[in-house]
Amino acid sequence: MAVSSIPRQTLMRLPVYLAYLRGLGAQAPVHISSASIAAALNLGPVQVRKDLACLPCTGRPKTGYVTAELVHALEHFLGYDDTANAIVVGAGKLGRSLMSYSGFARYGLNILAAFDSDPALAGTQYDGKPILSMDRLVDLCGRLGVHLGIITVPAEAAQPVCDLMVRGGILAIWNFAPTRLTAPEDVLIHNENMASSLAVLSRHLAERFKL
Amino acid sequence: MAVSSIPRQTLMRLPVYLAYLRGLGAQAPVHISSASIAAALNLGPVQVRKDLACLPCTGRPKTGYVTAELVHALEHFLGYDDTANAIVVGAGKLGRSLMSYSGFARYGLNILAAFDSDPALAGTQYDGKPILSMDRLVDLCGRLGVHLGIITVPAEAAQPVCDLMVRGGILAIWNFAPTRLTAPEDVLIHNENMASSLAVLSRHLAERFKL
DNA sequence: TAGATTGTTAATCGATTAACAATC
DNA sequence: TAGATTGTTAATCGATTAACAATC
Repeated sequence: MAVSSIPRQTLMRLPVYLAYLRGLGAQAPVHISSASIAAALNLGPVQVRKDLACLPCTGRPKTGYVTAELVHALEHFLGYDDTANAIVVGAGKLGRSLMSYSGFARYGLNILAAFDSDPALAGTQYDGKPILSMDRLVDLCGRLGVHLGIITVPAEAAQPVCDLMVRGGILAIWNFAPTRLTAPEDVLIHNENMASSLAVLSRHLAERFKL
Repeated sequence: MAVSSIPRQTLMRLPVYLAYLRGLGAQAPVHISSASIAAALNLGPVQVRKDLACLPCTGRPKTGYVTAELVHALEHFLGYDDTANAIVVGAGKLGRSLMSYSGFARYGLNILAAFDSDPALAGTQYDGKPILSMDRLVDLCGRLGVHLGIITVPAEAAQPVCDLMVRGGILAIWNFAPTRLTAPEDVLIHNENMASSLAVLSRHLAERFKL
């Protein structure tokens, strides 16, 4: 259970460190200190060290971390070096934009197929990936051992889709629909709630103009 | 300053309450208790009451909250009853899917136009909205008083876009590019970091299979 | 050795939850 | 009145930050 003790906040910052280190490209120094990472990302150096402490890769006093080691450790820890297959349900605009987002490859994510309840879409392809009819979801996930599902359907349709995914053996759901979903305890639901993000932004604006 | 003392977490839950209440539709009871909202959304009743306490709308012992009042108070508080104009920079797939997401209207968000550095796109339209060349950004934002900017360009291009937005008077930035941006203190940057979300999901799967 | 930087323990901060008095 | 439900004060929990000893 040691693995699961990593705080969610830490987990969410690890890809940020990785993106920063990768972004240094050719100019990346051989060694890098927590202080310099922290400065670049607007974080505290202690926080960076504490976050990185969950990796096998350890830093050395006076020199810092070996940049390349850190990158590899982060990639491995985040599972970027072996690919997880996923399915998308809802082949609307958002669904299709996720299907064709090439950046996911760098994150170890491969979208196998999409599903849509629209009979006009079922049987077609998008960006070389099949769009299938909903009744094939459970079977396909089971057979191919897909454990990650992405929901990009309207709010009303999301819960039935979630239920179907659970039946198909999906264990983690990335939910872009603006509703809370109910699923068994062991199925992780991560809500990508645009409305919540927007609330933070528009409140900031409202405050600015109320002053 | 009382206004700004609302915790971010609370702020992010308010749209969830609203979506739930709206979703009840015709079956919505006249009165609703914190306990029933909490049960539906998998939260604690005390948390719901504390969150709702930031609204002018107050509940009554024994009966709960007047549902309609709550909905209106949330809509007003979140600014859904007057529209904020926004611009999108980066008319790629994600940018276009945001441009044409009709759901934003319900959130009081109106995307006026997109900007793209690709000369082939500049001057065209998408979903009835103009795609303009980057050199018109500062002027347009200034003239129309646009204060909200959405960034959907690749990581490398994001910081220059951010700088341009700041010059144009943008005060809140919704950043979908996988980088951290640097901007003046008074400009709020909200990162919609897909990689962070993905990390939470794939770690959950990794743990499941390590057991 | 002296100085820089790590990793860790203790203190602080903020958010959630529990307890409970107020009230309809 | 008695019972349900609110709003608030105090306790708990978890994450961030400060302090500092270890070490290269």
